[in-house]
Amino acid sequence: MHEEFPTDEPAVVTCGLPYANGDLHVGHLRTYVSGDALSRALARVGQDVAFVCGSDMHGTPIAVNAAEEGVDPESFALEHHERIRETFPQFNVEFDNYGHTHDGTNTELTREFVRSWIDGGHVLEKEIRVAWDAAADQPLPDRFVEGTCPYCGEDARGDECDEGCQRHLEPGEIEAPVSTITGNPAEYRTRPHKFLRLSDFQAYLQGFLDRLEGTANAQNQPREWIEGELQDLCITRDMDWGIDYPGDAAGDASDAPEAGDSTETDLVLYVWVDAPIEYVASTKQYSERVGADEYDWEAVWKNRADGGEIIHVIGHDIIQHHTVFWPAMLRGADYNEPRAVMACGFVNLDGEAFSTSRNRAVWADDYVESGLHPDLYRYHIVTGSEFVADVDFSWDGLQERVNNELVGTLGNFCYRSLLFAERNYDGTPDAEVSEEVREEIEAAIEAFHAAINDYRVRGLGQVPLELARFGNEYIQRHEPWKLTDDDPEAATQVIRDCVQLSKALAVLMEPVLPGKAETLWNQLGEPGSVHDTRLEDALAAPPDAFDEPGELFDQLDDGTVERLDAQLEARIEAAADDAADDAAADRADTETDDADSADTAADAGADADRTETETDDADAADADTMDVDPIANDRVPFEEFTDLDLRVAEVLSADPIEGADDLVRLEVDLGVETRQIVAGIRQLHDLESLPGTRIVVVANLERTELFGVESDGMLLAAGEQADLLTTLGEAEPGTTVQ
RNA sequence: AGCGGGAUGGGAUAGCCAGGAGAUUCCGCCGGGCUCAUAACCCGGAGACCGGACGUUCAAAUCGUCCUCCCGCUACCA
Repeated sequence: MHEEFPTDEPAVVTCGLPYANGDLHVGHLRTYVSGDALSRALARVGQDVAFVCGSDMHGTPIAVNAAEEGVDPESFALEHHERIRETFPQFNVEFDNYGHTHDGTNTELTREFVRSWIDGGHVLEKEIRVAWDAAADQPLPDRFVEGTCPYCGEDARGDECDEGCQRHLEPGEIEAPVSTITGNPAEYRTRPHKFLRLSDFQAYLQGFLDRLEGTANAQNQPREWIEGELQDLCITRDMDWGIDYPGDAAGDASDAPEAGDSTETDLVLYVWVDAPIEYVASTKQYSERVGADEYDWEAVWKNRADGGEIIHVIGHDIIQHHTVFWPAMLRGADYNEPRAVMACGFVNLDGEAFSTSRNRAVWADDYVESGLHPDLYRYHIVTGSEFVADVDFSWDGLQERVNNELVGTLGNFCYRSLLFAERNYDGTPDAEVSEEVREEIEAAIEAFHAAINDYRVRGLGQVPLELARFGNEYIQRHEPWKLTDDDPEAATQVIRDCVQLSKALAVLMEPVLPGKAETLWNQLGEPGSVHDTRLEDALAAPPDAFDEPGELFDQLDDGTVERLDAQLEARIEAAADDAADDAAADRADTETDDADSADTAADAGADADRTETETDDADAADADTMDVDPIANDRVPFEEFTDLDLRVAEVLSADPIEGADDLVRLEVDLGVETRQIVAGIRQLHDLESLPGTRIVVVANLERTELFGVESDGMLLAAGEQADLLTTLGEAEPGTTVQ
């Protein structure tokens, strides 16, 4: 489908936008280092390429955190933006442009996108229920509300179920909502919002995924999302931090006169709208800085006929946004589609997940302060595993890779070669490169090309190591130190080959080890910059003379590793102590605070405890069935109980819902009327035997729709097996349960 | 429940898409060599019947089916 790199069209490599809400850790950096390496590699093979990114400045977490600190969101985000921006060079991650989503370029471009969607008829308005803080009299978009995930029951915040199933939550979905502003239970109010009609792009997206390159997970994972009818994406939020929805500014005179302080009634765009557009905006800024002759952003993004090569490098947690929402957004605005999405796995810390809340993390600053060269981290993280797989970071692991591979193999070969050459020949000995070595270098170049075209950044790091391995073998096999006296000509040949191999290594290692490549390049006495080389330069003759080289890599000694480990341990423990204190405080809070969240907090605590401390009890009880949940501490007033309208009902029919695994559509007789109720009991009951059964239902539960079927009420059942509540006597359908 | 990914010598990994001499690399273990090199480098050896079971094939770690276990994802709330 696509031609191989390098192509005639310009390319752009982007990385997922860091959120301007905190610092980067070595897990985040995997994406940026990988993107940087890929972009450098593309340049080495002669591809015209830009590497861009920017900070994600909007969204409710920033608004929430800024409010907590008592500063305005803009300066809050800008401060983090600067910190993040300054972090990248410390890891040799060099963006051609690094902007942010709040700048003029992105704001303008985002509005253009949205206007295109409006013009194209892809935007519709719907009235939806949004969480509302009655006390503060304001809407509660996304992270301004916390509650329970409607899908998995875990604690969730805002637009995602961060603790549980990780689902994207649309506004209004979260249950038992609580305002993060006042801590009060939130209510729901109906508000008008704008939606992007994703279903318009259903067929297009199917084809898009067939064409998409990159990693397999990015291509396969979205398949099921686009199989069913795509839900409309709510693209607006009730808040004032963000980019204003452009429709209002243009037309609705009724809304706000221009004065500006209309506060909470303003609609801004959902953060996931303007965030990816920053990819375009940042490219545009780069283009404007260097001139369109040098790099033309429109050729990449806009010219559909022979568009450029758009490559997104992301973490696999945001595949959905990049393979469904984003291509639809681009398509709707008549922009080019991505050629490739590369989604990497997570970085674990000593085998366990990072936890920023528990401070179980190695922050970018920690690494910088360790004094270790950034290229060591780069090599470790890029070659530590296949891109799609998770990779482990530990100081031990780093030490092993560094000492064995970078010091022992790569550094040692270059050092012994150049040192020998300098001592005996004052530089490159006078001879032609042997056929064997030339072929070896050519094979490495070939492997390098293959790695790029397969989107395997790992290969970019492996290729130079393999060539160095060959080098060590080669020099050992020929033992030039024995030949200098016996057979000077043969010695000259061998060393000439080794110097050439070193030069090839400098070129080939540049993407993953840019700093060390530069050092090696300079040791060879090369004029120019290794960052401007092409792969072919690996075969060109090095300068005749160069100075005595230094050691390319230093050993990472045990003392340093122990110190770094101890430092990490100490911090995890300190954080654990804090967390224990917090948890205790939380428990105290919830006892006196609102009843709703106390329930969930207590449950979560009980679950966690159970796995660790109550195993004995579990054994004593009927172990393979279940534990009995502790009785809830919180007493509810009788009035609250009477709010529930419980009734006896008789099942009239029970039919499975097509396409669902668990859901059953029940018709029940409530005495005064017949109701339709949906329940997830398909796997647990023989549906044919249900009609005639008397059950108990909550008759005044809010209506909802499950799998497209309306459910008007809820049946009551006990335990995992959904043992149905029924009546002992002859209570007629419709009888109130009290 | 479905989908995606994974299960390979003591540990960590490659190979599987394009099936063919009992399998890569790093660590660890045993033995040897070399001494230009950062106790680095090179060579040799022990050690896995490639999660389990069927099947396709002259031939399977590699293809197919089923199963077990792990991880991730998804619009099903009794």
